[in-house]
Amino acid sequence: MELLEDKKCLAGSVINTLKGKFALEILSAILDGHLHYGYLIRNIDGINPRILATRLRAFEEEGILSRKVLPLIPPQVEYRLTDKGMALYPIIEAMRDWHLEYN
Amino acid sequence: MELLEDKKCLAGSVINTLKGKFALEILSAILDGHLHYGYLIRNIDGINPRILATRLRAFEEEGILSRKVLPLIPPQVEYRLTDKGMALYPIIEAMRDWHLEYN
DNA sequence: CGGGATCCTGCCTGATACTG
DNA sequence: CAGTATCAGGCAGGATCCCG
Repeated sequence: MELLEDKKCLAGSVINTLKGKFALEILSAILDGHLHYGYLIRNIDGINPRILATRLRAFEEEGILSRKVLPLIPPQVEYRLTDKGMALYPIIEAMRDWHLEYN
Repeated sequence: MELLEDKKCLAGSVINTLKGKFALEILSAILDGHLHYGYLIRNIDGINPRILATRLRAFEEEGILSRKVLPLIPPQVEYRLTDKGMALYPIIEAMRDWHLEYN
């Protein structure tokens, strides 16, 4: 059962990262070059500030993305994917392909 | 935002399949050739009958695995992955690789 | 503008007992 | 053996409101 334990825990960390509500929407938007909180809160349908903040903070703590406050008036915050975050892209693509082939 | 909508919903179906508690453990065990309910309930640490049944039923409804009752005494039930279920394997591997590289 | 603090709700889950 | 039924608990998420 070693292989089982192995695969489960390790793959589970990706699932934990992506299973939260709007997690994929947020990451996809940022992947598409929409880096600002304002864009995300206005364009992700049904999201609310608490959830957006929760996801962004979790992503930041996991090293998936970085947060940068721009010294502008009005204030603006920019989120960029790290290499670790970028590396999620092929996984998301693979999941999308699986859905397209089998659903 | 079309690409965003696209990626989100479609990849989301995989996340929904895998995010349930013990989902990865169950699929990994079956991938490793452990097809029987009895094995799963005895070897997956911390699982209980209700959760195992819930996951197995969900997987079956999604076409991830098939259920076969063996006419034995004592009764025995065998779960096998369908092609659709097998196709999850590379995705789980990719998630595992991501974890190994970045965590 | 970009959040944090609160309160409330529902679903997921845990634990057991029971059955064909 | 392979589940189902039932009940209780906890945590994720929805809805506001407020603040630097």
